[in-house]
Formats: sequence, C-alpha cells, structure tokens
Amino acid sequence: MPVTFDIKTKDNDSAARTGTLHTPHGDINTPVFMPVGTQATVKAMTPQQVKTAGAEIILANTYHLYLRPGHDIVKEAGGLHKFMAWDKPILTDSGGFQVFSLGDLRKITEEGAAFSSHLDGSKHMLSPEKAMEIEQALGADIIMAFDECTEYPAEYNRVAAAMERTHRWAQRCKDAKTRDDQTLFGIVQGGTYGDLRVESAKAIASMNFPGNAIGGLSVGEPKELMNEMLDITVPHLPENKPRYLMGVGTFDCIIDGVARGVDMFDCVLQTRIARNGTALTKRGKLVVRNAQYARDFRPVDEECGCYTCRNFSRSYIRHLVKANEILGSVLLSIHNVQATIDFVKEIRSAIENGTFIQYKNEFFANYYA
RNA sequence: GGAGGGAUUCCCGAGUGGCCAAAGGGAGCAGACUGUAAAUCUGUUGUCUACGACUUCGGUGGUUCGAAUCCACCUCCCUCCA
Repeated sequence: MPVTFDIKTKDNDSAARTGTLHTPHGDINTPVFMPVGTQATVKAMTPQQVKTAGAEIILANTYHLYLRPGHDIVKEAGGLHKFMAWDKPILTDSGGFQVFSLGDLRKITEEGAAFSSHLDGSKHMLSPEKAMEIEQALGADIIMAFDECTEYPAEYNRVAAAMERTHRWAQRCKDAKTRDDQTLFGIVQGGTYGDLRVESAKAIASMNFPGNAIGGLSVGEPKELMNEMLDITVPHLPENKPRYLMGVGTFDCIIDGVARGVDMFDCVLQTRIARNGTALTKRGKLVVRNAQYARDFRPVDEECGCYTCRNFSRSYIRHLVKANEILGSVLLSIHNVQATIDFVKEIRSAIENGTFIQYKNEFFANYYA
C-alpha cells in the first residue's frame, strides 16, 4: 500500500484525532491543511514559499492540467512533482468538482461529463476512466475518484441520482486504476440529506478505499447544516483510514471538522482572498485593502510568525494591494497559507495534549465570522 | 492682431432644449469569495431633516413653461494665420 495511515492520538472528548499519512513523497501529519495549486502552482507562491509556510502536501487539478498544458506533457516532464518542482506529496482532484462548478459548460451522462473548455470552448469528455488516465499521467501520491457534486439547494431525487452515479463511477475508477504507486480515495456525496449521506458513506466505505473523502459540502449550505452532515457521515467512514473534507478551509469549519473526526482539508480561499486583499487570522478576516489600515503600521497579525508578518505592515500591504502590485498577492498568500497551517498545527498539539475542546472553545470565543 | 476649437460631477470623457444628479471608463469607498472559468465579481460614489427636496455642467446676465444644452458679454486654455 503506497499510502498508509497511522493514528497517533485520539481525543477523549470528541472525534478528533492526530495521525500520520505515509506517502511515497514523505509523511504528512494530520489533521492537515492542503493548499490548492490547481494549475500546478499555488497561485502567487513559489514552491519554496509554500514549503516554508509549512505545507506538507498540496493539491493540483486533473481538469485544468488536462486542458493545459496537457497531461501528456506533464508525464513527459517526468510527472507533476518534477514538472512543478515540488518534492513533497501531491493530491490531484479528479475534475469532478468542475462538473459542479462549470455550470452550463457541462453536460452529465452515465458515461461521464461532457465539457466545453473554459479556455477555448472546445468539447471534451471526462469520465472515470479518463480521469484515472489523466491522474495516473500526472502521478500524484493521492488521486481522487471522479464524482458528481450537487449544488445547494438541490432536489432530493437529483441528489440521490448524482450520489448513485458517484458510487458507480467510484467503482469504475477503481477498476480503471493501474498504477500501484498511487492511492485512490473515494468520495461520499448525498448533499444535505442525512439518509443519502449515510447510504453514500456506507457504499463508499464498503469499497475499501485507503482513504475516504466527503464531497458536496460547503457549497452554500448553512454551516450548521454542514456540521450536521458531518455528524451523520463520519461515523460510517472507517476509523483507521484518513477522512478528507473536500474544499473546506475557513478556520471555524476546519476546527469543527476536526472535532467530528476529519483529518484532511483543502481550500482555495487562502490564496484567493489573498489576491483580493484579505488576510485570515484566528480572530477572523482582516480586509487589509480597507482604508482603516492606510496608516496601520502593525503586521497583519501580531501573533503570526510568517515571513509577511515578521517584515511588513498592514499599511504597506494595503499600498501594494491598492497599487495592484503582485507582491501584495504574494505576501498575503504566504500569510494566509501559513496562518492556516499554523492553526492546524495548534489543533494537533491541543489534541495531543488532551486540551482540544478547551482550545476549540477559546478559539470560538475570539472568532468572528 | 485675425480665424477656429474648447471649459461637464475627484480625474478622463459622453451629452447639444424636457426621458439629466447627468452615459462610459478611471480613481475612491464597501461587500462577496470554501475540491480556483477568480490578480475576480458585485454594489456604491453632489448635498440633505433622504420613496421627497435642494445645489451642480468656467463666470455673469438673458431667451423659454423648461437650459449642461440657445443668445450676449466676460475669464481661462488649445490650434492655425499674421
């Protein structure tokens, strides 16, 4: 088994746990936050900066790299790790989420999803088999099954149909996978319907993937509903395997997820809102772009040890953002990525020290959404 | 000295009698952003005792029921000819 998972500590007061994910490119301490580098780059950061920020694994995207530059080129380059000069673990998403996010640009059939490229409009078909072909060419350590994510709100029948198709597609992914140095994770769907979530979790768990992901959440539903779905879903996912809550990355959602037994998180938010002039802190968002920081010479977060906070002021970063200077995006991305990773590190320590619930309570006492 | 052209809300710039507090862009201000169609998108940007009122389109005066738009004079700017 190329990727294995050891649980290190279990929290007595919640479902939280710490562990280690062993991969061909190194170990990952869980819970873990994985920065997203869709197009084989964590936007606005060099791999060196991503590493310095503490990232142990990053994401890349099947759909985007298939369209450009083409998975054949990545393969020819020697695989994704070499191509993008990142020697730590990589996880590739299957393109399933694009089925969801591309809106009118796609049409779903049992065979797969027909896309119009968002780049040039050309027609493409992404299927479980095609996704596996691409993900195997890319060569990530962990590869995700091709699934169908549903929007919120969505009709029960529609969600049920997408869930069932996700299960069939999961099996097809399993069957199509040939490389044994990569590890395939399954994905649970079921929208915000508890019975479907249970059914999906059981179905995916029974397929015995080395890791299980929870998809289709954080797509616009209230946060309480997401937590409720986690409460319902997680108990049906094997305890000895990593659980991955896809696409979730605000601090509150991460800690709520950890409390419910989730080990892995990824999110585009960190780098996206960085490019839009906003910083994440344990207290909440700080819109550095706002006029109130024009003469604020403190760092973004006085408690943060990242490169950005050690060297630059809110005033300066605001200036960069307002002047549309690339460095503004870079510095805020560095901060947001490291702040999130540091936060998860603190969560790990708290679990190991047996103070997780206390830590969580203190966090929420100081956090404003 | 002569002949033309121009001056518009923070900036650039449309508008040439009512549908104009005045297009569009920029700048400003604010909001959104959760497996990235995102260095993106949305809202807002004269004042107020605000579903109504008031002040505004270089200045002053005039024509008209009504003027950023027409007329007269004035100020400043640009181009060309002497």
